[in-house]
Amino acid sequence: MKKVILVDGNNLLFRSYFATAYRGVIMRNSKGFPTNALYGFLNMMNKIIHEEKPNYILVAFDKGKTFRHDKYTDYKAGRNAMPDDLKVQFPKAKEILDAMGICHYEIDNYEADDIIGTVSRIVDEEDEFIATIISSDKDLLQLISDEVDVKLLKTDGFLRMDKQTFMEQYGVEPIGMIDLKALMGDSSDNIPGVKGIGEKTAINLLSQYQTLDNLYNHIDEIKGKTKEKLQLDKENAYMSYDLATIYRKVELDFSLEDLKYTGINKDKYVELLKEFEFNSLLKKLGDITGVNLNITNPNKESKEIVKKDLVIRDMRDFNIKKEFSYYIEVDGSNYSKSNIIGIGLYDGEAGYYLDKEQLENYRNIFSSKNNKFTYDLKKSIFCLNKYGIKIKNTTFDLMIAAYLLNYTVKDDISYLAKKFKYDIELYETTYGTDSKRLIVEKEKTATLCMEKAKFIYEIKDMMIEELEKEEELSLFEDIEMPLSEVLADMEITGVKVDGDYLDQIAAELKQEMDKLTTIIYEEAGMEFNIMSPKQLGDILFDKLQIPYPKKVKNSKYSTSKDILDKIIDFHPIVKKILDYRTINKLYTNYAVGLKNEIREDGRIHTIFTQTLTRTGRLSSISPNLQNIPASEKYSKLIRTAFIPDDNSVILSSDYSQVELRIFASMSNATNLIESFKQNLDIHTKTASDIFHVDITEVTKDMRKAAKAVNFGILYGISSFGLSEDLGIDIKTAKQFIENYLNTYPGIQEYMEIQKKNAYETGYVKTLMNRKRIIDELKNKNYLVRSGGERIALNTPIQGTASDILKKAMVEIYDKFKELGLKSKMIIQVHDELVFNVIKEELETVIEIVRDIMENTYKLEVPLKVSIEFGNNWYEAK
DNA sequence: GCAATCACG
DNA sequence: ACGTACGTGATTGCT
Repeated sequence: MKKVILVDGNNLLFRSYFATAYRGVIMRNSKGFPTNALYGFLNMMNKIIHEEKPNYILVAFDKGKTFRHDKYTDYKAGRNAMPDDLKVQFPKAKEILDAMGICHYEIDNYEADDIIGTVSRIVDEEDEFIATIISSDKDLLQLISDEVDVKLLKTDGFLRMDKQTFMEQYGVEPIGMIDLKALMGDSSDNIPGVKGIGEKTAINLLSQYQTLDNLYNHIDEIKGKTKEKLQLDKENAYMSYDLATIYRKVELDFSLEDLKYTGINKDKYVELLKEFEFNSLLKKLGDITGVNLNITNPNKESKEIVKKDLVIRDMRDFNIKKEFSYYIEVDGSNYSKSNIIGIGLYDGEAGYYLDKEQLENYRNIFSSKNNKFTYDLKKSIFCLNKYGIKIKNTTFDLMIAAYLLNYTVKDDISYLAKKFKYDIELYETTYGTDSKRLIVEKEKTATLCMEKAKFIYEIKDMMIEELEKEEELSLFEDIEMPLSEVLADMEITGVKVDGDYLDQIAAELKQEMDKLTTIIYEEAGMEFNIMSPKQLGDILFDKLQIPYPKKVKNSKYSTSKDILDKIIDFHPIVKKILDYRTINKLYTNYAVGLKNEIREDGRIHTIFTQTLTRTGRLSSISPNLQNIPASEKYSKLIRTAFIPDDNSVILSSDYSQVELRIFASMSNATNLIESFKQNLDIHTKTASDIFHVDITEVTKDMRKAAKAVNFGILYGISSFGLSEDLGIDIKTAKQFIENYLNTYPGIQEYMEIQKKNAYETGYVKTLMNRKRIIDELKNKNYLVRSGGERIALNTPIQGTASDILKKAMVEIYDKFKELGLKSKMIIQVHDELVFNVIKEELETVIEIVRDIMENTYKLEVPLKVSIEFGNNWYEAK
């Protein structure tokens, strides 16, 4: 998809001028030439380029009196003439655009609006293009379509309006903006509208009658003063309609392709900045700072600067054959939505700084054969991929190494550096937060990046040694490091999601919620915030006098699901509340939440966090694709939205009962192992064993109980927990557990040994030697300690399951690559892999995935996967 | 910024 | 007698 940005140039310059002009006092250069509008304009253009990353861009300007003046002499009357101090800045603005490689256009007798309207019409008709219009003029909102949105300039930033947000606000299609103006008029353009009708009434009328024509056709249905006003000003309304209509058929002598953004002509640009004396902008470019960061000019002398103990050399002196470390700095907390600022390099002797502007000239250093070291390889692959750069031979990722060695790992390397006495300013201190970004000089960025790279380089050997000592080197080199590349590929690929479908679902859910809200207010006898646990608790347990089923803690009522389940029969409102919560979750978190995460390529690109969980599992953020509804009732609703690419299917392959199989294997519980070998339904078999009945005699309830015990065992069961889960009394629960442990001898002993080992060493390990230190075991508090014991029992199981799937992922990825398959792994959900599979490759993929997942690691029990595929994630379940 | 709630394995 | 199952992330209300 090609994106074109359409800027209302007049609008932008006007705004910039009046924003900073105070009683005629404005910013000028030393020659007295006014520059205030240019300054704002330039900053705005840079911001647009930075935020929108357009492939194509056009800035449109007004020229001459427009055809509208002919029709209506008062058009734009009442406006003051353009101040001369603004007028003279227009030609200079166009020079700046030329230097920036941005197209601009004007044509006699038309306004910028008409040019933009025409281009956006062409975009609507073309398949390849989408557009964003930038202006503060709401008039342009009429151009919004499926392919075109508008970024409205506000005093405090941008407001993006697309078709959906427009309709939410105005209740009519964007084209209805014209009808709206016809009624309410526009004082700034001196469009009269209907006298006495403002925005509120206009929106009201149109939401009922949609168009101006239809409104006047049904004029008799309207009552009172409004009717009179409408009848009186009918002519004005229609003339206003014409005036407000943007002309979309201007004869243009260029095509969309001609609008290509060609990038900056630095020399020209710098020259203009100097003329206007925009020194802060020059400084940002890095041209007049101390360090020579500018490699575009090969005639400049290479300098070497020593800063603290960091030797800095010019990029031109970089030796491509040496090992080196690199650190990529990006401009946001979520790398997948951010841009590279610059890259610090360190080769053991000196630091080098590669600014993003120069990246293009040094692509080859990342694909060279020598070993490279970094912090967050996955991020690095993702970010450089945007420039089409492939990283090869990064053999050491400090982030992963530190994670395996039980350091707390953050995105910001400086936290780790601090632990090793490297004092590097925190990212947030330098760059601020996403909501409050600070302006940073190139030199500072350069120094910080190089210091970070130096830290990586110098800590590397120690880390490797440490990994070796912990016997985690193979886990590091053979699983986590290659996995990083696999995950990067999954994140880059993303998953296709049907946004229209999600919109439709959202609308349905919204309706459902409104209905429930009415009923709940009625039942409660008053209105309140259903989502507020505090207010809800007061309504249920005080106002409605429903008995609270548990001990009241801290004089607070809990309104969690398990509490509400217990009082569901006391009052009809309870069920409605539970329903409301479920629907609300589906609406906010899934229907709306996921829709908002769809990028311009129609896909969702999650980040799989590789260095967060204490067990070795991955996590998934922005959005979380590992908690998409899977329940019988709602999985279809949401999972249908996850769709394959062309000529493909979604395929899902999941391990059945991995954790229980791993537990059986590790604890050497012979009966359990035997059941798995016989490929029996494990919960039914367990039920038959602990209730001493034949397999054919096992009831649904018995199986359910057995299943709960099986799960409970994995988590470090307690009779209380089991009784809560099953809704039975503690005594019975206790009996179940005793039966279980008697039925499967060896398990109790195994658990005791695990705990004892954990207490002695202070840590536990998975089958692949992933280590988790458990400080809780040293805690004086009994509760914290028993929590530690449960961690000691569960982590080796959950962690081993994770190890196995990670190993399988690496092997599957390699195999696909080896065979040149186009099918892609796209999601991992702890025991499940989801693929986009090209139809022709279906059989091959099924065979590979099954073989690798089942055989990559040998346990005392066989591993089993079930594979399904279909036209969306739901069908692949 | 934290607590409560609920979605997943 | 204590208070209660492992591992996550997003949203919302409230201080």
